[in-house]
Amino acid sequence: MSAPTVYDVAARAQVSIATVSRVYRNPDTVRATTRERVLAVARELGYVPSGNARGLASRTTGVLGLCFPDYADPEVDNPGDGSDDAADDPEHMLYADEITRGMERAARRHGYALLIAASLEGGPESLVAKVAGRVDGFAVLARTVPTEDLEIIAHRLPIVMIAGPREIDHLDHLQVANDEGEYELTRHLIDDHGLTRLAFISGGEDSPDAAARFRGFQRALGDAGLPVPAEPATRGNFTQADGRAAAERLLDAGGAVPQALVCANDQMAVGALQTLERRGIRVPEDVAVVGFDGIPLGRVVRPSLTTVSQPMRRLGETAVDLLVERLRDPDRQPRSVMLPVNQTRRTSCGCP
Amino acid sequence: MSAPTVYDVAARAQVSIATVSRVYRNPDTVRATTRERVLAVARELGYVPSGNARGLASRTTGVLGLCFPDYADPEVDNPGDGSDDAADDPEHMLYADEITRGMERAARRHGYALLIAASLEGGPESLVAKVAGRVDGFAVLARTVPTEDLEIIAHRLPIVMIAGPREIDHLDHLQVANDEGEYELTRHLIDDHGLTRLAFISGGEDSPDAAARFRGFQRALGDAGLPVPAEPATRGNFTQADGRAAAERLLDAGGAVPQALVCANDQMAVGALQTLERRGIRVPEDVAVVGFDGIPLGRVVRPSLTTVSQPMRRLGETAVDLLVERLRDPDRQPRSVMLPVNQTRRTSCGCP
DNA sequence: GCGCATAGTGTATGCGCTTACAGGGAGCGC
DNA sequence: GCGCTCCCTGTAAGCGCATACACTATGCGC
Repeated sequence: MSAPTVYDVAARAQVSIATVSRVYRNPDTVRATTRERVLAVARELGYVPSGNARGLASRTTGVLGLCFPDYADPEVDNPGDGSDDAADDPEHMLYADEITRGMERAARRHGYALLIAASLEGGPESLVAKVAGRVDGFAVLARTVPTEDLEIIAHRLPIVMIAGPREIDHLDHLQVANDEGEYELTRHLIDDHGLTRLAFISGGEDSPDAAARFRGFQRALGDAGLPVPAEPATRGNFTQADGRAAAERLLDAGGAVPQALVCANDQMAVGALQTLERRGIRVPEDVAVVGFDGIPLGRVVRPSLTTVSQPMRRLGETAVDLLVERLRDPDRQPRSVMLPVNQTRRTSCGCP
Repeated sequence: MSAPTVYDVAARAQVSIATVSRVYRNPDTVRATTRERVLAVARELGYVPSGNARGLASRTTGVLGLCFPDYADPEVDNPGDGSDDAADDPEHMLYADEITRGMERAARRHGYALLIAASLEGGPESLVAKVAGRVDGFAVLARTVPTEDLEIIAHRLPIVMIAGPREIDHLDHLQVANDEGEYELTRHLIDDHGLTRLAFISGGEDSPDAAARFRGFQRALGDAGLPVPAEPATRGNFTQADGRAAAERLLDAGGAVPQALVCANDQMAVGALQTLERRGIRVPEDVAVVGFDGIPLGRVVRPSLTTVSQPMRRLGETAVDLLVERLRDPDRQPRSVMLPVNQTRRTSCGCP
């Protein structure tokens, strides 16, 4: 029951394989009656062109790849508890989903399909290589592929890095205005709400995004004439649980409780809200809390979360655009695009 | 700058192309020193094996495909408003995401990558064909591919249908216990909370899932000796907005207000909660509200939503398992798997 | 009637890899 | 020393399609 090929169809339809191929590639160059005959046979036989053969012959796959981090399989899904833990998943899950969706959509618009691959280890037979060999272009979420491998792959196909540092400067690069966004948000707290004791809850040390956001935070304090901390008040790893813990630490640290908790992402901000509620501290009356990302969750929590919204889906779309551009013009100068972010003012900062 | 091939590597490393190939496919069959030499050259040249050529020669791609509906591009993303509308997206977005994630993970475990393609039209050069030609197996979310095309593709590779009706009975089929789940939930409202006037807010007419859930609802009423409605009280299209509107209609319909709104999915249930809150109707004191799906959102809304949790991620994982099974044993009998669902009792039904 | 363009089709080659199969050399028992 | 493995490597034949090129049949102007 091996799948039928052009040869089978050609024989059955009494034409050459070239004609069969043309029916699919350039229907106009085949006489209408012939075309119909071929298509009829193809249907009858259940013929589906082999993407591999096509790709090999035409040197293009029509597929774009996306590589994002694997949020370390916490545990095998617990069917008992349903998806009740989903809200506790790291930011990246939601984040990566949005990007995937944006890419998928944009790719389709351009006639491409999307091949996704979470986290891949190195080695000759790694998924990277497997995936890289089957796509026309590749989008990589910061830090998911070793720089060394990237260098190799970049020889072969266009790559665009999303977020993270620009590790390799001859690649296209895409990021959001982390610094700017956090700056604006912080100024809002200072200028519009008159707050002066702000604490920054950062992400992991190796997160360039968190670092950029902290810089924006610092800059805002500096520009407002407030003392500028050299380090974040504390750190977490982007999860709600980390946010809860971070808030605990800050409250227990002694000294004056901050007037505002500026969190490196929304998940941690939501965690902080939980801690504050548990301790009977009112938000925003006693302490303001703000996040970063603009995940849907921030909209439904109480108080609703003031944050900086990232255009996550556009990130994916722009990545595709960059890839397509480069596929059309391989010698184009590498581009570095920064997408603007958006202030989303809800109630957790003190706005009505 | 055309990409290097086995030939380039072979020449440079003074071996035959067969040896280069073996270094990647069966490293053990190549002498260690030779292997290192080849790998060094490969690195130096930036060699990445062509997936197409590989696939063509070995007749397998190492890729599984997933096809889900395209939630009709509502509007181009409004960068101004950030992702604040995300919560209003149709259920399917979240749903498909979870399945994607489950499949991605399971696929990776089995050594496959995932090719995703939303909604595809027919025609010889459609995305279906493009995608179908490059995967080893294919999971299809109900109703996304015309049955006719499915028949053709099924000739060539394993297909598993997820949710929806079993259109083609020689395909593997996967669904959740919609009927059962809704039955249990409804009995809970009746037996444990003593409610007797229940209204069902259904999904689109063409949704087999919504239909199955309604059947469960009917059956529960019947078994409890209550009058059984022939039709749902009203319908929506699975979005929050639809849920709000549906609740409005029910409240404005005159006659006795129902004691419980049983919604075909969580998004609509959340919408209903919003309407009730706006009108000052207390949940669950005045009216109970329950959903179906178990999306994270239901956990954070107030009151938190009682629902039936689907094992969405497991759906994806099981789909992969079925595909892998069938790839191993093409002649296996078609299987139809029904995954159990889970009652998630929170506060919107009246539980403490 | 001839040359010539045009439309439609066939022939033949190559895309880059996998994988039987066929060697050649080394080690081993006898 | 011979034959026999075993290990390693090379040779060569595809895998299924796209496509340049060659070819035939037609229609046209002259």
